[in-house]
Formats: sequence, structure tokens, C-alpha cells
Amino acid sequence: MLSLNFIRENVQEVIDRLAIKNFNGGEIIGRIVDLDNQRRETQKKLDDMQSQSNILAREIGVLFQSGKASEANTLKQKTAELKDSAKTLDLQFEEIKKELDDILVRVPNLPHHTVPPGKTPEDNLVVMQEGEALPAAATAVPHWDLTTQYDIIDFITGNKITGAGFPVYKGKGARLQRALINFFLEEALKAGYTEVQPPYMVNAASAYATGQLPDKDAQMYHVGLDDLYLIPTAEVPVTNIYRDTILKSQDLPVKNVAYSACFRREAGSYGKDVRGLNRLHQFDKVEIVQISHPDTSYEILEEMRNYVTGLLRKLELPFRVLKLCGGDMSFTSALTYDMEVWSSAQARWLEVSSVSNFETFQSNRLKLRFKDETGKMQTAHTLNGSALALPRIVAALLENNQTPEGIIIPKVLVPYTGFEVIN
RNA sequence: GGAGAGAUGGCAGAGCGGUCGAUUGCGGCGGUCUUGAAAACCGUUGACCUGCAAGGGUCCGGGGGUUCGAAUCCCUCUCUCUCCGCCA
Repeated sequence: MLSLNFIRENVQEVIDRLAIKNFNGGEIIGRIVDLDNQRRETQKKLDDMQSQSNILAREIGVLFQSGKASEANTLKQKTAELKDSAKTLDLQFEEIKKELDDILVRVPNLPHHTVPPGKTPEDNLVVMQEGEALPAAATAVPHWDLTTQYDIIDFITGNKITGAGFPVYKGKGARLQRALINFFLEEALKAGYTEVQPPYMVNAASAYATGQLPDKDAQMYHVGLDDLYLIPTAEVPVTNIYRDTILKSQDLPVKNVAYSACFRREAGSYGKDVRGLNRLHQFDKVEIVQISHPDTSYEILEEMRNYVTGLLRKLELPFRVLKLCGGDMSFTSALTYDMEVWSSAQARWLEVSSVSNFETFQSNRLKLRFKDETGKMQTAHTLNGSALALPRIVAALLENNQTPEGIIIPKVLVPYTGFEVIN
């Protein structure tokens, strides 16, 4: 969430920048400032009352100890009155605070000043492209047919066991998954990331801290009996490692990498976008997370972007990088790059990674801070990105590398798969 | 799942109704000494809200209650530990 102080001091700027995300903030920001003023006023009064009753309580204590009971009892009467009015005021205070908190968490992050305006994915900016988006050969087969042909991913059986969007990977399909996960983890280690294995379920406080709640409630699987959420991405548990934490400046940047399964309800998705591996309810992903000094977070964002494109290059996949427009960005992000690979048989780009800088938006909720060089407390910046999500990488590999002899595995993966071709 | 014990500052650990945001030790920071370091000694050392400041307020796992006054008493939730049961 945005910090109250920042909103108070930059009302017009906040409204203007929210407009780039197509968020009409005029009314809501006004309400926030108004509520915050009420909050301060009420707290001041409350503090004064509290101060008075603290003084009285101390006096009463002294009187009792020196045996002046009757004088003490007179003072007691006074505190009773104070207590009554404090109680009323306290209720008001709680109400104000609750409304303020509720509104505040529904305001999205401000976009970085370089974010292009726009409403739909068509307005995203293509910042680079490598490799050619070749049209499909007449004989090209989409991956959902290849997976059946080579018997490596079984959607039908997954359907029986669980439901749509929960495929079963078999034989070389399963081994390819494992190879990709290991390849991505090993590459991240080489780049200086520390590997972590997080829980796959999180409590509401964690989901709230990274911004999945209350905004994306319906996208997560919820285990009602224990009130836990299945993680939609390792970002949630990994970032929450640092909830309620004060780091030292020499700890920064924190670089973590985690493999996890990811679970998404994908409510509202339909059509050919969800065919085959394009959109699953359970999928595998290796996620990189960094916590940085505010001064360097945008350099780090570029570093992460270059890291991810490096992976795609090694996998020999044609890809492009998009800078997302205001309308296509997530609630929590200040700047996001999407990486897309070309899927030849579907003749479309598939998003395989999203790298974002959240600035202090998550940190404010996480209460993630660090002591800077001078010993002053500062709010850290958080960043994360997929490196990479598996299903669409697999889809692209299958479609782009299909030959009459089978699917050719990229050279860099062979040490991990133990085979060179799926046939 | 059953029985018991506990949750206090970065860590360890006192306090069990009044002057306690909290004794003490360790750790951290600053200093003296030293060529430097160690040791020793001295000093210092939490977060948050509010205020220009002085100051005021809140926080002893979370929430509620009793009381003029609660870290201390009561209720409740969560978590941790020990024992038993079950189990990868």
C-alpha cells in the first residue's frame, strides 16, 4: 500500500499517476486525507485524556500508600468520568482507523513515470525482440497434439484425477519438467541467488502483505477448514520471509530463488487461451525475489530482466520484451516487464515471465525495513520475476523444435534431461 | 488426538497489582588503553503514532475483561516445548 504521508504530501500527483493505471482516485484520495485528519485529531484528544488519567492514577497510588484513602477516593471519581469519555472517543477512533485501512489497501501502486499510458495489452510497449516470429509451417502441430502423440503430458487423466488444468506429466515429459526446474535453479545460483524452499500454503496475513488480498481473493484456492491459501506464486511465501523484518544495509540486496508449484483458480478465463499448457490451475515455476535499497531498485530491475532474457536466449527461443502499459499492470507493481516467447504452431506470443518492481508498496504492508548507513530506518524495495514459468516454455519448445524425427531438446538442457530428443 | 508447561527488548533471562518500556548478562555501537588487535574499564543501545520542538501516547504472543492503576489477576485465541498416541 501507499504510505499515508506520501499521499498527504502529494495528493494531486497521486491522483494523476493513478489515472495512468486507469484508476479514478479523486474521490478516494480525498476521503483518505479527510479520514487521516480525523484520525490525527481524535488521537490527539485521546492521548491527552490518557495522559491525564495516567497522572491521576499515579497520584491515587501515592495517596493510598501514604494512607490518605478519602482523598484518593475523591480522585477516583474524576478518573471514572475521564474513562467514560475516553471510551466513546476510542470507539470513534477505531471506526476511523478501520475505514482508513480498508480504503488504503484498495488503492493500487503508483506506476513509474516511464510507464506508457494505455488500457489493453495492445498498448504495451515492445522494448526488444530477439529471434524471428516465423509463421507456422503447414505441417506444424500445436503442442496439445504433440503431447498426446509422444505420450508425455496426459490432460485426460489429469481431468479424471482432479479436473481441467491439472495435467499428468509422463516419461520424458516429466523428466523435461525436472530438467527445466534444475536448469533454472542452477542458473540462478550462478547469478548469486540463494535457493529457498517455501511452504505451498500461506495464511491470510501473508497473502495480504504481498497484495493478493484483498485484491485477488477469487484467484487463490482457499482451504477453508484451516483458513489457508494455496500459493499462486512462490513470490508470496518468499517475500513474506521478510515480513516484520529490519535488515541491515549490508544485507542488501537480498537475492532469493525458489522453485514451487503454483495454484491459480483462473476464474473467468476461457476459450483457446486456456487450451493445452497455455493456462493451468497447477503449474511449476522458478521465481526470483530481490529486496533492495530504494536507490538501486531500478538498476536491479534491469539486471533481473537481463537475467531472464539470458535464460530464453540459452533455450534458443524467439522472444520479445514488453513494458506493460498502465492498464495492463498489476495492482501492486510500479513497473513491469513481460517476457513472451514465440509459439510457432499457435502463431502467437506466450507470456513466460513477468518481472516487476514494487518499490515500497509491498514493504509498507510487510513492514520490511532496513537501517541505512547512517542508522536511519528506511523502507526497502521489493522486486520479483519468473525465471521461469514452465508450461508455456514447454509449449514453445515442443512447437518450435518439432521435426520429423521428434522434438529436439536445446543443447543447454541435455545435461539435465539426459536425452536429446523426444520421439 | 490426549495431558502438562510456557510465550518479556537482537539473544538469554528477571520481574508476578503502583514510580516498569521494563533488573541483569551476552551481543551491537562509541570511547579509554594499544603500532594494531584482544583483554580490561567507561559510556551507550527497541519499535510505532503524534508534535516545529519540548513533550505526550501506544507496545511485555493476539484479542477481550477486572482495577483509579496490569508485564503482573481473569477469559479466549494462536503459537512453542515436554510426555503419551498416531504417522511419512
